[in-house]
Amino acid sequence: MQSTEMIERCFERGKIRSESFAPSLPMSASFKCYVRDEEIYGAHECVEFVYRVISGAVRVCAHDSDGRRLIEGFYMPGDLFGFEVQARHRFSAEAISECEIAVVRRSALERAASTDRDAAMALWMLTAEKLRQTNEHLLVLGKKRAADRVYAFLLELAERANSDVIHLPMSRSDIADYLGLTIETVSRSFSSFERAAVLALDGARHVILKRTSRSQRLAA
Amino acid sequence: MQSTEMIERCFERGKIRSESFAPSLPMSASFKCYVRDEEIYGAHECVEFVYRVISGAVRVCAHDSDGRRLIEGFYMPGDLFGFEVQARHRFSAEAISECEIAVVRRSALERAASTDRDAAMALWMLTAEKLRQTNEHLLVLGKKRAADRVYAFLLELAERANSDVIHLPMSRSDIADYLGLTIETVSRSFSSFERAAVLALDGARHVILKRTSRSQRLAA
DNA sequence: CGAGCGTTTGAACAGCGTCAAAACAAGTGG
DNA sequence: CCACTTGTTTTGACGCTGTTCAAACGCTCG
Repeated sequence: MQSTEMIERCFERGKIRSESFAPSLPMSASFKCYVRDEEIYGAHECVEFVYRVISGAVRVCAHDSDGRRLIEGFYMPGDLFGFEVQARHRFSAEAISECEIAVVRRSALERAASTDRDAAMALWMLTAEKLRQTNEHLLVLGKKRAADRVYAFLLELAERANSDVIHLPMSRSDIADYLGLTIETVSRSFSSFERAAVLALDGARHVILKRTSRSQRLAA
Repeated sequence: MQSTEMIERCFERGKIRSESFAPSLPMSASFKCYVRDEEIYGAHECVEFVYRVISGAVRVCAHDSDGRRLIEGFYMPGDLFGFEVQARHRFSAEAISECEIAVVRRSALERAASTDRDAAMALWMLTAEKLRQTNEHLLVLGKKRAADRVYAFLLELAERANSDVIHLPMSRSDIADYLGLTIETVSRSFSSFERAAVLALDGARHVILKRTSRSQRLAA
């Protein structure tokens, strides 16, 4: 069954990147700019568009019934977000920094999916890949030690950036809400990593990972 | 667009139940029985089948690199599990109690999806619904207080059972690994809920939720 | 009835959250 | 260019809460 191969290939990167799926999807997009902290869409709003980050970074987050915020994910240039099967968004999306976003009408995608089997398959795989990412996130939140979560987060970013030199577009507060911790704990983890020479900090938003045998133990 | 209505309808229940999707999926299944703690499939094995619980209960779990176990979900009668887009399982599945499972060949589903658009849509929605559930799980793990997680877990079970009288097929250890806690903390949460009259325990595995204004505060 | 596992409970400890203050960075206006 | 402002990050001290280790209890099933 050759579709399996195609699927495998799309998953190699381990990212939701438009390039992997573009061939079968109509990507005639318009472009919008957002300033820092501007809302791109809100929870419970109707799903009208699908978004792709061109420049900048985006966070997608939920607000708990007790007002706590949980960040579902960060989206960097090339990443798709805001795609839902349901009629309404379950999360909201905000610009972390000033950013440029490509916007595609959802109805265009659905129309394509209803006639083109490859397009339908692409949408399905988009959802499946998002599920895979969410499962990874789940594993991270399952870790009991704060330092383990923070380190897992840094590894994730390094893999996505394909580099051990990482720029963090998001604040400590964003990281904390992604990991289920407080800003103080995140900050202390960074500091203790620096003391242990697991990483070097160049300002708060630039990290250089130093992979050593000691780091490997943390990765566990 | 009438497909939207269909999607909405399928999501009403908020569960992955074969009944919601069966119309368009070929569900000619064979049946297998498993004893307590028997492995149904292992992580990294090829995905050959899709499973539906007939009786008993199943847990799907991952093992962290440091040996910690995280339970991804519990599956009760009517629930589907083991469905993946990828070629290999990322989790393993085990019988919590003696159970009967309906088994469908994956290839049969994929063949159906490649010719029948409704079947393809059904598979996609299956994945989307699983993603929705995983996001809920994420919100629970984001909660910082142990009692909040345990209570959220009980609410989830009550909703799935459609009753405030809940039978727990899984052990405290399973619950702990689902919530990222220890068995002692889970047990203590149960005890303190009982003291606070938030619930009544009839043995360790039977819970009667008592919804009061006090409970509402916990639900937050 | 007894054996064995699962559950509950207790006590001590460690880690994270909370509160508070200081250090730092970036932008603004004089 | 510097002083000032504002927001973010770091650090410190403390208390709570969850983990750990250990022991007692209670089901369940031979």
